[in-house]
Amino acid sequence: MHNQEITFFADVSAMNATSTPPIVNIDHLKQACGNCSLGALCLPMGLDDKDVDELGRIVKRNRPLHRGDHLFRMGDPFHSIFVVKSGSVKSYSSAQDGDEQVVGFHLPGEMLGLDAIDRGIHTCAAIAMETTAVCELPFDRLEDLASRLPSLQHQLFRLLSKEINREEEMLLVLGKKSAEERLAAFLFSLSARYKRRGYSDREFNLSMSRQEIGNYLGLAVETVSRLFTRFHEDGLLEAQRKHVHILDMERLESMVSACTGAMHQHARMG
Amino acid sequence: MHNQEITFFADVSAMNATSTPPIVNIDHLKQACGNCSLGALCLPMGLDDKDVDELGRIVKRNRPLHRGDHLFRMGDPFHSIFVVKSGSVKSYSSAQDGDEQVVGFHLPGEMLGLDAIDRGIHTCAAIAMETTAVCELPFDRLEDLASRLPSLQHQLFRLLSKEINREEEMLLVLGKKSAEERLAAFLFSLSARYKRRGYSDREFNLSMSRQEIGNYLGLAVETVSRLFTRFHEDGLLEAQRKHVHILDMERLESMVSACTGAMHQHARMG
DNA sequence: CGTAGCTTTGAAGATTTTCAACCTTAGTGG
DNA sequence: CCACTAAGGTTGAAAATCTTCAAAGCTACG
Repeated sequence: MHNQEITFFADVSAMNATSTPPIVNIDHLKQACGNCSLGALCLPMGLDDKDVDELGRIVKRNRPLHRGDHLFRMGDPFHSIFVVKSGSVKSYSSAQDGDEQVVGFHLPGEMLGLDAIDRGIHTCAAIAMETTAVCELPFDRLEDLASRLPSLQHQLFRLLSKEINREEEMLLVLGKKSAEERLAAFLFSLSARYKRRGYSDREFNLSMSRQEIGNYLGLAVETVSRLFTRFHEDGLLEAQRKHVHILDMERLESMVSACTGAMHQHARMG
Repeated sequence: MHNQEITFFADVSAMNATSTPPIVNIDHLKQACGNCSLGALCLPMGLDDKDVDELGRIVKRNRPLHRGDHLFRMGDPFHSIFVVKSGSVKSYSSAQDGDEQVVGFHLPGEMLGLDAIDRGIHTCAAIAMETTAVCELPFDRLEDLASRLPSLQHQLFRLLSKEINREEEMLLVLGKKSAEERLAAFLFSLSARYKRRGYSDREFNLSMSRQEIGNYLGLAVETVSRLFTRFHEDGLLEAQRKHVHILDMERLESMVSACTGAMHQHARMG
């Protein structure tokens, strides 16, 4: 818990290095947002207490999801965007011929649902990969608030733009990188995201299967499995199923050099 | 010219099938936006004349670009988003190791620069592929206006979201589709975009080289070339360098079935 | 403790890339 | 006007990468 609150600050200051310093203090934030990661929306824009309260009030807290529960499905009407509080969520889209593409994995603090704004329906499905808590931000209320708070509006534009960036980097990975580079980039990304959350960047548990990793990276399961084996043999990491221990972070990073920040993070609210 | 004005309506009505009908008439639009494709921003939201004027006033008209001119480069400070009026623009990002990835081709009416909002610097470069006219929308002024016009704000959120969708569909193409399906999807997309613009959907000139197509689709030039030859042999199309004549649209579409709307369009303003 | 699902491994096969050569076109300058 | 050149495009053959198929191992969960 505490860890999380601290992370808000870290995220926000990183995100906001060049803008105005936060005015709202951490107590207001906790009060307004609860455990939900709204740091990036609240802090960097000099909202007064009333505004923070208002933002806090529109947040819905939902009952936790279990593994396999859908947060939404393709074609569902769009009402809200979501922020992962704990656990993890996979979003995926499917084509007419049945092909499915994992579009992203969402760790705590990361946001999803932005792609549904355009058509007012969800174009991806989102499913909990483990027991997961999310908070829900009704988008119409967020828009109302944003039109009264220019800096909130700006933050929302930035979030959407950040998501575009993330996907452009992913296009580079899928379009130009070898299987080895893809998996390295993926692991490096996860590592960075866990670190940012205050967890170890060298040792963590994957919440997704080899199958899902392969799907995300445009590779066959077997290829992913072989790569884990090879990385292990090369002393890059130890991997026992879901558990990953990165042994040589520098070499991992050097394998990724190409993919600057690819996959490093989703649109985040904190 | 006239063609363009008419196309605004087509675009907007398509985009806005489920929302309120346009209030501003075409004369106001022409007056406010000139040749610039702002239909999607102006029309569907019931702006009054003053608002339309205001939106029109923030549009900058720049001198035309020549082939090879950069609209912006990676790392340039972000000030404006751009709409292609005529010609075509390629946007591409490069990784540390020098790999370049073409992120998109922008035809008239399509928008670019949205990915720069987040960090305030351009993360892609944009270069004219032929003689090209764009109009420029200073983003800070757009934000000002959006915070006073909730429906403009909403349109902007939709535009960003649409771009996210387009890229998610592209992820599916790069992650799951064969070379053949990729090229088919690309050509089908171009066809649809030309059609929408009032041009022939069966016969058009590519503004990009085989190299650029290959880069965009994650394929080697030679593969693209071979595919054109194969498509030709199969009676799918006739292709002489840049000139493409699609002979069997149905079969082309069936090859694409998978990639629902992939690459079909960029964020558009009209 | 048995079964289903995920993971690993090997071998064969397919697709795509790479390398090398040649062709075509558009533009340039004599 | 023609030849030359550079850039882009095409083609073939060899090589690499990745996928597919098949089978077996492991783990977790009921």
